Amino acid sequence: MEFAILGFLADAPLHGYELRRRVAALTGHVRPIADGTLYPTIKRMERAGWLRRDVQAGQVAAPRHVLILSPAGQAELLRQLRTPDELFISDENRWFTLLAFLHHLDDPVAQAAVLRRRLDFLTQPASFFWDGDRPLRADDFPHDPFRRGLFRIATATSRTEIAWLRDMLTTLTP
Amino acid sequence: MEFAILGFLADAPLHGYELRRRVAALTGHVRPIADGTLYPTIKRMERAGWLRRDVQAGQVAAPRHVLILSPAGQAELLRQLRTPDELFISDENRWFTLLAFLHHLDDPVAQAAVLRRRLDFLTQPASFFWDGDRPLRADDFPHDPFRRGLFRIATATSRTEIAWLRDMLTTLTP
DNA sequence: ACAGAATACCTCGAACACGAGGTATAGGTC
DNA sequence: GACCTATACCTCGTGTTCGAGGTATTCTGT
Repeated sequence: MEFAILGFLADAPLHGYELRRRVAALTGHVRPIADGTLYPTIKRMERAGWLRRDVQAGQVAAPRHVLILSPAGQAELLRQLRTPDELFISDENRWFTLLAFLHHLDDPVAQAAVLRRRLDFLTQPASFFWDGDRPLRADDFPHDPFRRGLFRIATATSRTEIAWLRDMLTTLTP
Repeated sequence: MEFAILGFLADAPLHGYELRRRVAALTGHVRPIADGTLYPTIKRMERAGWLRRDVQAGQVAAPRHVLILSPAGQAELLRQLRTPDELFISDENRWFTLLAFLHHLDDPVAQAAVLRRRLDFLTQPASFFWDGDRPLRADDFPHDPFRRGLFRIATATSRTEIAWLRDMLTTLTP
């Protein structure tokens, strides 16, 4: 959430209402974002010195608080892009958010390092289901078409992403 | 979380520690599950009458509390499978959890209805980025290979899943 | 005989997100 | 002139999760 705000404000200054629409489209296409989450978060980030606000007479209605990223906020975004928490690597929703703003990290080597972390995660042996220490695969569920579908979708996704990641890595680090 | 516990216990009675491993593999492959989440949740579900526990001398170490789904718990699982919250349709992680246990809903028509909700969601026009009312596509970011990758991966995933869903729907409702 | 690791369960405070409520302004409709 | 809708911001109580801590038991290696 915080991260998405940093990213969108790095693209351009925005007022809260517009920010909410953009964050909702990116992460909340999946999980709509509540006012009660957005505005307290903005305040918290303001207190942390990551952004300042510029109150303008409303174009359409009530006065807008245009939010502008401060140098400290910019630095925080770059820090998070350079050394993301493990959750940003493993959770697809967060990873997508990270990808959306990775271009702000203006350093191909650092960008490649992040992509490599994701590639390592995806190529690790993993399964949704285990029988003790044995990972179960689609064939272990001959009578459950839904779990078989689960495997099919997950495999297709990760194959596509792995191919893209390898592609990008050779482009970024020739 | 609660839902995953209901699902795994419908598969078989389990003690908390084993439950934690299974839940972690399914949802936490992405987001590891904390003890501080699991055990209070179990207690809550026990108070709600969804499960009872059967304390056994530990096979390996400390005594195990084997958790057994009650008829009320079984009913709650079926209710959630039949009429899942919108979040379980739109959020991929939750959707995957739902799929993992959809076979417990022993009614092809109800199963098909759930799959159709997901299909409707996936085929709705959506985008990660907007310029006002115009959805942006990969070609709108010629200089941002990461956002282009985002689109590429998302498109591939949703294509695979849509194909699978259509497949399943014709099988379930001939 | 003892240390350490793995198993197994639990509590509590802090952080965060949600949802339901509220305020206010401007433009359009009846 | 009254009302509705969209815009724009805000608060507060509730619930869920995390993380850091704690307790106890059994097996393994030395």
